[in-house]
Amino acid sequence: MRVSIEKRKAAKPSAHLKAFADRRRDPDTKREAVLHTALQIFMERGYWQTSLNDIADKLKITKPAIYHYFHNKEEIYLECYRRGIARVEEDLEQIRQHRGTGLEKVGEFIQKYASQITRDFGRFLVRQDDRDLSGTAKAEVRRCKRSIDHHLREFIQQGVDDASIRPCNVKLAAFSVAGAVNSLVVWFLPNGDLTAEQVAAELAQTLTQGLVRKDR
Amino acid sequence: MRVSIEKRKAAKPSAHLKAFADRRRDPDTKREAVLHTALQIFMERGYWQTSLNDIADKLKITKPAIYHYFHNKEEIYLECYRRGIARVEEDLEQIRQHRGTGLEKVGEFIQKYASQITRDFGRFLVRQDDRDLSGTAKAEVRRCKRSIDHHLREFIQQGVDDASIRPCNVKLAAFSVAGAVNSLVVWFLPNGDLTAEQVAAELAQTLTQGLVRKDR
Amino acid sequence: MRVSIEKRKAAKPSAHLKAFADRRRDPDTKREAVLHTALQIFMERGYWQTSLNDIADKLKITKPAIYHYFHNKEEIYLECYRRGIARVEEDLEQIRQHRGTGLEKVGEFIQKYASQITRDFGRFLVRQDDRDLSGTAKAEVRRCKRSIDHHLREFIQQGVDDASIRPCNVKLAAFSVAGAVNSLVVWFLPNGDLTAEQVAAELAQTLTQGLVRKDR
Amino acid sequence: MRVSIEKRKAAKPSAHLKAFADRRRDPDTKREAVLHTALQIFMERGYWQTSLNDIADKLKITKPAIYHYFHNKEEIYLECYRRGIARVEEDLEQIRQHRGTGLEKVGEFIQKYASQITRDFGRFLVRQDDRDLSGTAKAEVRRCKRSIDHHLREFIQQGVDDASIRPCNVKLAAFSVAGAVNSLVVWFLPNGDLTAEQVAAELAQTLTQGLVRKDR
DNA sequence: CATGAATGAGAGTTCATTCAT
DNA sequence: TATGAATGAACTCTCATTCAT
Repeated sequence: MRVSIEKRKAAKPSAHLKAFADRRRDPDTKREAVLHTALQIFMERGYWQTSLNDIADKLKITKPAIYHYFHNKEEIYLECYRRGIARVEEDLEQIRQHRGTGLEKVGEFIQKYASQITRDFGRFLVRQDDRDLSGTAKAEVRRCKRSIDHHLREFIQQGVDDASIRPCNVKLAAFSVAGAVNSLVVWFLPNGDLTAEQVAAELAQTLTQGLVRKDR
Repeated sequence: MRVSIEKRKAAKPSAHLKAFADRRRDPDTKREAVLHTALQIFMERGYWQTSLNDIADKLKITKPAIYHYFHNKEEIYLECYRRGIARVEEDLEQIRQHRGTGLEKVGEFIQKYASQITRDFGRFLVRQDDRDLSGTAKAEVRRCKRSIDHHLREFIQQGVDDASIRPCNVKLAAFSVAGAVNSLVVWFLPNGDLTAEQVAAELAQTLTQGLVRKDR
Repeated sequence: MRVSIEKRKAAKPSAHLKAFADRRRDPDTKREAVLHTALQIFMERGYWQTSLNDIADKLKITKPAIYHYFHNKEEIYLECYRRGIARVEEDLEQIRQHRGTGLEKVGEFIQKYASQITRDFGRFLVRQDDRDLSGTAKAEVRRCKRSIDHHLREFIQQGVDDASIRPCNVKLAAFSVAGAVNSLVVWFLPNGDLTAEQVAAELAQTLTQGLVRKDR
Repeated sequence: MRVSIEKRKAAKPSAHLKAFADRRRDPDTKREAVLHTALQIFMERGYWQTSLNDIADKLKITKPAIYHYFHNKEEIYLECYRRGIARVEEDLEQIRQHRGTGLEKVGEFIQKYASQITRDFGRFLVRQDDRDLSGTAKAEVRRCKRSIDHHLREFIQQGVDDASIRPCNVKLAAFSVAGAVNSLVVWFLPNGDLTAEQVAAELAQTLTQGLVRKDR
């Protein structure tokens, strides 16, 4: 049975904005508030057009207060990446441990991946440009992204091996699938008439069956 | 017989860097040099990490000299977008006027679009974030991008109508195709073992035939 | 008995230059220091020849520190105008509420106005060119200046009505009076042999009695 | 008999803008065109808000062309001052050689001075801020302005001596008169219902007779 | 005589970050 | 813990001025 993604997200978006209202409160909550607020503004305007003041203003705190929770601006950014990656990686591990054909795993990937990247940190992961990061941070993120890609290739390769998937250029197929799903981020609106899951299902159909009509 | 895309681009990349060697030289060449140099650095580092000084330094001119050819930094950026868009739009018009099934047109789209976005301004078009642009410029670019999408949908819809394409959610299919092709920008290297055309052909195959193996 | 205007201004000019000595100090004092320092340099060199660095250097702070107290350079300039205008407007209101002939009010105007425009923000008000301001700021200042003019005309008109002043072109008379007093700014030195009040008295005499000798 | 000031100025304002239309033309004419165009923009926007490009654009020439007629921007500015001063000085010399009482000379001064400063370079002379000039130029202009003031004082002193003028503080009286007339620049519109001469006459009346009504 | 190109110097402004409280 | 103040470094953009043509 399918659960609408809207149900899962407990906290209202404005909840984070009140994290600093009380004098005493769990510092983790506050850190979380900074992170989510930053995420939101990063997504709206982009990293470079977001100043720490924008974030502080939205949280109604002062700029230096942010430095209690993060060492610098980039760390906030990097953390957003990490969250996005972590969630996808969990899913990947689950899929991997499933028994089933490669094709089924690819289908699952599309489902789960689509579900992630239409939400907060997942959206971030896809939309944000990792050239914004510097040095080691950039390397880390790219390594993780590559790892995701390799997992997908693994599933496809398995499909080719178990004959559930047509023989093909695995690398290219992986990018096609990922690219097609990623495009969701650009146009999919969570409040539209279709849920992310429904869209993912359709997408899986399109990608596995292809466009061509074969019944004639 | 297919011609490698590397053959077409006449000027060596370093040619632009010498455009400012002579005091007198046709200004269009210099404008072009600024544009291509900017393009390159924008692609390497991103817009906000690129300062006008970076561009000027690479061209061995001074910063204000750039202002002879462009009104401001954003104009350079916007022009990069426009170039990318223009080339794609030309191709689209050609495809549109072809006779052939919708499926064939989609195939052509993949071919031509892939060829564009693996080169200079095409790469830019896909990789750069249009949130960087402000106001009218952003609106213009988004309008154009949407127009490209609509063309693709038109082809797909035609395919559905002429029964060359399976009935499907046209909007979603269009995004899948575009998304899959766009992913080339991230990983395709023009100097690799495959040409963009070869990759595009494979991609078209994957997308039209689907992943699933049907012969059994 | 008359009190010299020099007695009133408590703070020595150099006091402002020390406002930034302590890290903690009431921010109003610092804002005031910026304003007065700016005023002084504006008067010496003019607005456009004054850079924010000039102001910062004099205060021994850095340029961006100024932005803690003012949004931009023009705001400082505008505030100088506002101060000058405000002080004159207070005086005008007082005069207005006096009982007395129109001629007496004009005399009072000359006294008070002269006293204002020979001091800090009053000097500024007269000497500075409001074309320097842009848009709304310019409009605001001009409106206020016009208001001052209208008050003066009102006094003169009242004088004509109550027969204390010769029938005359009121508008022109108002400008003459204001113009004559304004000229103080150009030549009057507060440390000279006459106080501003003495000069104002003489000026009132000249303007009300005229130059011509009538006793013969 | 009075001559309207509008009759005297032969060339239409736009005439200067065509001085550069012909290939060959008297260089003095062109220099004059630059000067008058600069004057106009200086008066509209002020010196610092006027760039050489503004002037060049209006004349439809290029910026460096201006350097054929003037060494630098300030020279243009200075020349505007000089013109304004020169015209006033001519008038002063004429008045000086008249026979008549001091009061009559003051009246004449008001007439002639008013007429000058309501026109082109005269307006400039009064409105522009000589702090804009640097070094020697500033000194020169100030010397000339002082000279004008001294002439006026001379007339007044003569009037006091010949008993046509009430005994008074001569310096102060001179500034009053000049200040009152100068104020014309701020509000007098050449196309209004009164000519400059009519206004000057009224002004002379006001200043010589005073505001007070003495017939009772 | 006139131009297009180029420059050096400097302007105002922004912002991540740190310090002292 | 959190703040207001301050800074240094950077950026875009402007402009008077000078060359070379």
